[in-house]
Amino acid sequence: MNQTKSELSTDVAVILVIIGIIGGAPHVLLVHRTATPEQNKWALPGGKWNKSESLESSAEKKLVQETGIDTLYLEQLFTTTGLDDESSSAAVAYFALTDFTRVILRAEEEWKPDWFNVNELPELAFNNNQVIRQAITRIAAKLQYSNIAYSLLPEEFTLRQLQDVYEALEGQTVDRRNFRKKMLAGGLIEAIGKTRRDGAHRPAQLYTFLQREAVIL
Amino acid sequence: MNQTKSELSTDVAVILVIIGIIGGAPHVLLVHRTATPEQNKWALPGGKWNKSESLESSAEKKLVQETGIDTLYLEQLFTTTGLDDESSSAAVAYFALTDFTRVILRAEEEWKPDWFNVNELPELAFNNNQVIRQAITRIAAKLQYSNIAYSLLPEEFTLRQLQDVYEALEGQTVDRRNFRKKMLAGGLIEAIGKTRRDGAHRPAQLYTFLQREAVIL
DNA sequence: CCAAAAGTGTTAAAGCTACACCCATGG
DNA sequence: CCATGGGTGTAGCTTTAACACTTTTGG
Repeated sequence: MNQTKSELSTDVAVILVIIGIIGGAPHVLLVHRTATPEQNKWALPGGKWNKSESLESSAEKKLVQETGIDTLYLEQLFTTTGLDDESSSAAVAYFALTDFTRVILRAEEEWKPDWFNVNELPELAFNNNQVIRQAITRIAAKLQYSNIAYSLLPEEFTLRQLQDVYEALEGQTVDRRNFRKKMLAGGLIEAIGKTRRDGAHRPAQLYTFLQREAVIL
Repeated sequence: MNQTKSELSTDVAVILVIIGIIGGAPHVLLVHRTATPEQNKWALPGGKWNKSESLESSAEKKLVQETGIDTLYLEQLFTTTGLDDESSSAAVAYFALTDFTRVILRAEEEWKPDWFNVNELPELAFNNNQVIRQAITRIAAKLQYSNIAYSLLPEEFTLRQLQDVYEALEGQTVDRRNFRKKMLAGGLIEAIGKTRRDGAHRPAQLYTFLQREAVIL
């Protein structure tokens, strides 16, 4: 079920960059390889493309397997060759954006999954470090002109949580007042009139995205 | 050598969206299919992926075959399945930007190539109409924050020619003075001090791109 | 009453849009 | 001298960036 067992080497694989924001830092879901090649390294989850279905639905199925959720934002990133140094396989990479609090990791010891901070990655199998870097770059760019952040947050969230998502992916802080103005002006989110208490300070308003499907501005 | 002959149906194909600006309108290079499926329809040029090389270099080789030029801007677009309705093949689409005056079309009658205005396309084989539309959308977006237009123009060009490229791909006209200011401020092009006479009016300055490699702003 | 994060408005700078007249050439 | 496209500058508007104080809560 996982990436590039050797009998797949002449075939097409689907690999997933599953991103979630944990503690204000973007994290990626990796699995621990128990098979050669690249045994004992961490790698992006993936699997053989099942030719009886589309690439997209192969990716979706794998995503559900790994996260337990099926209503995530999923987008094709690119297709590479030379994933496996010596072999002649092609891998179609997708990225998915998750609210990590809803993700239920598979509990198995074989191909055990775990979250890793994308800014502190070990050396991964194949070219996976590079695939992840490109995914983050694409996501950060797309945040600026779409509502895809909806997929990284729970249904109700504070403006602070939303800002944390943007800052984590852009890798830099932004002014709180300007951020708030831009988001509200953008017309993608609205206050729902509830507040959330969270410690010894003023409670925060809760917001939702008007649409929980991709909107490109 | 061309797209999706039936023996390729379980395999990976590379297809090319080769774009050139002709008479102020974006054109795409198509080939006339002489084989089933979709016999006698026009289609994007392409071929089987040769597994002994990377996808990128397969695409480059095909591009040289079709255009005679190898120093073009070439970028992966996406990978689709269901190109061929019934089959289980994947096709990796690339787009290339050409100065059509340098392109030398293959002269063969089999799979005869020709340029088509992308705004007046007939119904093409497979999902090719849609692939072309997405290529144009991507290119128009990328013109705004890169120098890829260098690949659509000869080495020396007038600002009018450059503007024609932008207008053709955006599908709308822009103010001549503002366009000039933005381009010169962008620092991607420079005047070479020569002019070109071209009819009963003042001669135009010639410009070049400072770099003839992709620069993303 | 203290600490902590939420909430809010204004000003300056930069960038974008709209717009009209003169210039060099060929016929 | 006329027609054609090349070349240039400015003013208003919109967008972005910078910046500090008050509010509500828990302890």
